[in-house]
Amino acid sequence: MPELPEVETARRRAEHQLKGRRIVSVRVAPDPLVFEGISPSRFATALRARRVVAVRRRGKHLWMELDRRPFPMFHFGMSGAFALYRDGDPRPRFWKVELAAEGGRRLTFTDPRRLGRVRLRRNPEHEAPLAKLGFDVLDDLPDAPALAAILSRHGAPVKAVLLDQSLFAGVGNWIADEVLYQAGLDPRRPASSLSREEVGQLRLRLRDVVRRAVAVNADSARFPRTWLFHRRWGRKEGAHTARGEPIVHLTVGGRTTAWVPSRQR
DNA sequence: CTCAGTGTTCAGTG
DNA sequence: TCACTGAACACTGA
Repeated sequence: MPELPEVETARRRAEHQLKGRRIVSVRVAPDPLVFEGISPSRFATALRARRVVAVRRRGKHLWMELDRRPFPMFHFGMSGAFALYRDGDPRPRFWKVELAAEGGRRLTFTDPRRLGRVRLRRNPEHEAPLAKLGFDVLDDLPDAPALAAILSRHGAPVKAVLLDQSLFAGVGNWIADEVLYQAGLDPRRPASSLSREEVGQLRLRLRDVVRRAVAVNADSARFPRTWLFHRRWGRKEGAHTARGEPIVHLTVGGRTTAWVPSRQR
């Protein structure tokens, strides 16, 4: 689930649940894969009795600003999520971290596939993995000329470039496909081959898709009905858009890609 | 039973 | 070194 809109929604909900409150207890699952470079117990010690000042996001990374460093960071990978609930409710399956805060509020990081990561950083924005992240596509999207300059430097397929987190932080597989579909661009086109007009269109569609998805809290049932999103996975054979245009699946940038040849050139 | 997946990293290639 | 590709990682559900 987790591309920028899902992560931003998780950020807002986590902030609503915990902002201004003190963490009274921390439980950690013994998972050396998900806890990167720290022991779960050290992580728990860093959070216990701290107050949550804010929950922040850049690209697909989240972190909690506390009243003392270091700060906990979360990346959802393919299957990570936050679960919010109250004292006494059952702890969800696949939990990795459970925080209990003042007021009976709980937040748990879950991750069945274990490709997510939990980290501890003193200065999240100035250390790996955030330090090498590109612009956030919701908060810091460059203007059209700057975007054109960036794209002109890359000969890889435009879809692969959109997925590059050191450039377009927050874009994932479905956003890339949706934006290229709406912009009318073949995902295999070298990024450097786009005209000024095409870059402008790409930028507008990217901004719109991300904003709208965030505006409905990443609830895909509320995405506009015209979006490719709703049709990209329904039966691969014979899939088509609402207008009856065939959807073709291919691999671009190492990822399964949904492409409508009659609309994307 | 096999395979693909809303992601990232790293080894290998040219 | 750089730009880029493809496999690996781990697990669930179709």
